[in-house]
Amino acid sequence: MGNKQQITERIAALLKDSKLSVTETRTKILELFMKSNGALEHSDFEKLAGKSFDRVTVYRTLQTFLDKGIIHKIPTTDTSVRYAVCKSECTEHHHHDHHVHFKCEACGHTICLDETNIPEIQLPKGFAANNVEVVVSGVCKSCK
Amino acid sequence: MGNKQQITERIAALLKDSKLSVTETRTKILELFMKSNGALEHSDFEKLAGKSFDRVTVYRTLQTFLDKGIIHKIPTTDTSVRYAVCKSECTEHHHHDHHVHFKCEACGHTICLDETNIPEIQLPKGFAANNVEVVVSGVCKSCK
DNA sequence: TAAATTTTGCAACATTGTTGCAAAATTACA
DNA sequence: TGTAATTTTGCAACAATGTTGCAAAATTTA
Ligand SMILES: [Zn+2]
Ligand SMILES: [Zn+2]
Ligand SMILES: [Zn+2]
Ligand SMILES: [Zn+2]
Repeated sequence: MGNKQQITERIAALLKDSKLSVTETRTKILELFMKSNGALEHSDFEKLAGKSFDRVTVYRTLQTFLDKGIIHKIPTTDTSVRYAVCKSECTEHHHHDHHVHFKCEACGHTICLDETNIPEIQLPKGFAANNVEVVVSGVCKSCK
Repeated sequence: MGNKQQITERIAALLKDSKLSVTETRTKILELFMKSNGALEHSDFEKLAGKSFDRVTVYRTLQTFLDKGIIHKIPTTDTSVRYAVCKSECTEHHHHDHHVHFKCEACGHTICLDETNIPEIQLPKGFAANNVEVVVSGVCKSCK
């Protein structure tokens, strides 16, 4: 796990690798991602952090993290957008997000199944695939 | 294809089958779905219909159609929710929407690939799947 | 440390989604 | 067909979510 100090240092290194200034907001938001062990949405940040962030800053921070390949979005059928941290192999220009996402209908959490690969999809003639998103819903390990 | 009159009759029958009143708004919205041959989002209805609908009515109509199994939602990574008409086998209590969705990065359209089946996903131990959503993005037949 | 650059917070605004309620339309039935 | 019961619609008012410009604050550069 590592103590608070070590986590803060790891986050600072991650930000510097992406050529981003190391700020309090960015550090806190990344801490929340690491603690949560799952996907987060905008409202989570306001709740979790005790309204210490400005809403605008959260929007801009998440957009920056997306641009830099630090986090990725997870598709949903509701209005809320969900985000999760990418694995270390991801960079601004190359993503390794070919994993399945799982949404638990019991606890409501969405997680990345990093070990579960996306299968090949046989599309009709004339269609060219660039990216495949898979979201499975059901009951998770903890809620079973 | 069938002429305007026939389409209106088919829509009326569809609504009656679902035990819904046949109203002008519902008929127009279903016409838009049939014409569009793809997924639509809220803003499309206001544009397409020349602002003849009240926004609230559109929200309520789409929710009703969802409840009755006339349309289904398609997951996205942006805020907009997309809807498409279900095939005839779908009912209020049983859906046959196990098909892949395709979003074209060129023309922006999202369509149902009714003939493309969802593959089995091998989940980690302890996870139970209930529903699997697949959204492929790339270049469609028309844009190729 | 001082200057240059980047990030943040605020205000103001735009868009999207929700609720209650009375008027209008549709349906059920004599 | 005409009338009553039921359902749907439109409006107003509101809540939630997302965006932009700009000056102050923080971070980085050197
Ligand atoms: Zn769960
Ligand atoms: Zn993920
Ligand atoms: Zn296309
Ligand atoms: Zn579909």
